[in-house]
Amino acid sequence: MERLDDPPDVVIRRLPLYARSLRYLLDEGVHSVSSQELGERINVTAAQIRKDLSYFGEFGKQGIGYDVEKLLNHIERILGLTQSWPVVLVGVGHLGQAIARYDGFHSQGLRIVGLFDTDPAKIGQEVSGVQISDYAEMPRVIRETGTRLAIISVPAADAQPVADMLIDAGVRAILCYAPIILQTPDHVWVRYIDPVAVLHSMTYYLAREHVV
Amino acid sequence: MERLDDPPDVVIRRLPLYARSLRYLLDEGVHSVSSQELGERINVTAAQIRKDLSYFGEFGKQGIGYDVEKLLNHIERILGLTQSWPVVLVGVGHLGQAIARYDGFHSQGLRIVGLFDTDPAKIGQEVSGVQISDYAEMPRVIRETGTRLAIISVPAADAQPVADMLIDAGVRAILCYAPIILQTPDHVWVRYIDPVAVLHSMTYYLAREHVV
DNA sequence: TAGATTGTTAATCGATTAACAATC
DNA sequence: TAGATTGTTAATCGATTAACAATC
Repeated sequence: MERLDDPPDVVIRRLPLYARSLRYLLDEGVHSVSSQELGERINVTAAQIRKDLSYFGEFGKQGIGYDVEKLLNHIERILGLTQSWPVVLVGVGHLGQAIARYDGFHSQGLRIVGLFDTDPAKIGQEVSGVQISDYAEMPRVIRETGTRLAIISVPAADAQPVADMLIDAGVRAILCYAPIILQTPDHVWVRYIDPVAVLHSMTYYLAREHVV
Repeated sequence: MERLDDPPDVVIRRLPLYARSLRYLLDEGVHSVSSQELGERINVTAAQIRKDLSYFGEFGKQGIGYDVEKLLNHIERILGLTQSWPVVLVGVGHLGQAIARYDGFHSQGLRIVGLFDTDPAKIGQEVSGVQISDYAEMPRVIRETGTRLAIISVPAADAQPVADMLIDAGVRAILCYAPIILQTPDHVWVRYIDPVAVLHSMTYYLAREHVV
């Protein structure tokens, strides 16, 4: 019995966590896992995992659970991770460099094909084997590489015009580290990484706690 | 008429975004804003903003809207941002250094009081005016400064033991950059920053799009 | 006063959980 | 076979939105 509703975005956001946990299990030499066991590792209920997976098919065996490698392969195929995705990164400050250098990026189907900055002192330098270029090169690089995924790590004031340029050049999904909400057309996916906002939401609870 | 239900966590997570938007408005010299206008800036409905704020009191005027400075002050008080929060950071690699150096941290009520690493080559060095210390110093620094907030930017394999040490020493809230779900007691707040997972959730949609 | 916008209630929408027949 | 665990449905829970009286 297949159910093929459009999976909600919350489900899509959890799939990468399932995939990662399965990768760890595979590394540990575990071959089979139940929704219960997987759930305990990532603090999600067993029912939720089964429900989430049911949007995409039937991957388990009653009485047994899931074959770790098979389920991982299924999820990676669902997420489009059987191919490697070219990514451009705009803003090569401390943070941008840390991202470009991060191994977890390269090892997980993400391939940085362009680094861009406005600082003339940075242009021409290499980070992780990729040369830093001027913004003027962005459209060409994006088109030539067919890149649809971009990371913005420029100061807040520059983020909107940078996003506009990227979208103009063909980018369809943006991960934005700048502390600002981008205005973008409907066909572009935008997600934010906002550590300060996250910390500020935790200070709410700390401020209310009994101080020890 | 006051309603004093416990505000849901989703609401608490949005408050920092409202606060930030109000700070930008204040900088722009805007004195008054409606829920409609504020909502357009951050892609949230006007009704949601009014509902969210209603958990904490009545801050607007019918027919007028909200006084930007007053509302900002209210939200900062709610979030506990009238005080500065000491934070320790564990793992001073490229990412940890970028975080420690980030101005948006210091300017927003977050004060790094300790940097920790295991690398003997790093211990003793300074980043942003704070010395890097060995893990052995963690409990002392956390206790002496009364720190309850920590950032983990160590490799995945080290994150759980680091979290255990931090919690033992009195930390109550953790922002974790390591790609692993931490197992922690109920009284500790944990949030994750996981760019690879976020990008992987976007490749899902890109893989399904008509390629241009 | 007339127009605008709040704060709040009720309606709607959507996501999570519980429960269980199917079946390995 | 007996025990375990899936996939799915229905029930529950919670969050968002619409609507409007109150009122600046």
